[in-house]
Amino acid sequence: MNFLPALKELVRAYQAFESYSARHLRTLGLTVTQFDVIATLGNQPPMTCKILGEKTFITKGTLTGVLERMEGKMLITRTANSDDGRSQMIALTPKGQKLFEHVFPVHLNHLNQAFKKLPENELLEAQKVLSGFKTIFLSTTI
Amino acid sequence: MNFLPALKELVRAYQAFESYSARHLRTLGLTVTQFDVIATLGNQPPMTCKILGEKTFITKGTLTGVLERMEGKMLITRTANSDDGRSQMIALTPKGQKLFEHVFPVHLNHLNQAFKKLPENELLEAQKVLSGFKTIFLSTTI
DNA sequence: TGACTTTTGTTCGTACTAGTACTAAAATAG
DNA sequence: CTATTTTAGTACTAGTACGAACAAAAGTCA
Repeated sequence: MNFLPALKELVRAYQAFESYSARHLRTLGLTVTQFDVIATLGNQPPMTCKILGEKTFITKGTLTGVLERMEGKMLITRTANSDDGRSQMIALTPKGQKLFEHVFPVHLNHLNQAFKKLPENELLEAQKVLSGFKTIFLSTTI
Repeated sequence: MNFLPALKELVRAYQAFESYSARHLRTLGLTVTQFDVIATLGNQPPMTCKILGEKTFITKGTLTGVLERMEGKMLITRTANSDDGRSQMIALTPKGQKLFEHVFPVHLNHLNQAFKKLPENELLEAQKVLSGFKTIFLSTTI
C-alpha cells in the first residue's frame, strides 16, 4: 500500500498550521516556541526545565537558549531549586503572566477561526487517525 | 467544540514522524531537508531554485544555504540558465545521483516498516482528514 | 563512607527556518 | 525604446533544533 500521499498530507497539514499560527504569534511579538513555553507556565506553579521540556517537547539544549531569550525579555525567571542543586524553577514574571493572559485567548480565538470551518465529526476522526500515526512511529525502533 | 486535542495530535504525529525519519537519514549522512532535495531532483531534468523550492516547500532564503552545503559535498551542481540570466539550473552530480539511487529505496523501506502496522483503511482516512486540516489553515486569511 | 552511576542543565557545533533587504536580470508599460 | 515593475536568487538576522560532550549534584550500593 502506498503511504506517501498520506505522509505528504501530514507534512503539508503541519506546515500549514505552523505557518498560520506563527504568522499570528509574530504580530504579538512571540515565536511559536515562546508561546508554547508561556502557555505551559501560565496558571501553573513554577517547574523545572526538565518538566517544562517534557510538556512542550522542546529538547533541553534548545530550551536553554529559549529561556535565556525569554529571561532577557523579562518574561520568566529562573531561581535555584532548594530541593535539588542541579535544577532551577522556571516561572512567569508578572509581565509574563500579563502577556499570557492577553495572548493565550487571542491566539486560541485565531486558531478557532480556522477550526470552525471543519465539520465537527472530522475533529474526532482526525484525533484518532493522528494518534495512530504517532504510535506507529514511536513503536517502530529498528 | 474543543479543537486542542486534535491539534496536539497533529503536532505530536508530525514530530514523531520527523524524529523517526531524521534519525534514519542521519545514519545515511543526510538531513531531512537534504533528502527532500535529492528525492526531488532524482530522475528529473535539472530545475531552477524556484521550482525546487515549490516542490519541496523550502523558502528561497533557506534553499540558498541548503544548496550551498550540498554543493560543498559535491551532490549537486548549479549552472547558469541560458534561457534566463536571473536563474540557475540545479542538478544532481553523478555522486548525487548514485546517492539518490541508494538512499531513496532504503529510506522508503524504513518508512514502510512503520506504515505496515497501520490498517489500510486508515491511510485513506488520514489523507482525507489531513487534507481538510491543511485547507482550513490555507483558506483562513484574517 | 566512598567509588560508581544517573540525572539536570549548559555549552558547543552544525544545520534549518522565516523574513527582510538587496542586486541584477527580465518583463512590461507607455 | 526608455522607465517602471516584477522576478530569481543572495546576504543577513534572529530564533529554533538536535546531538554530543561536559560539570555539578544526586542517588546507589557495597
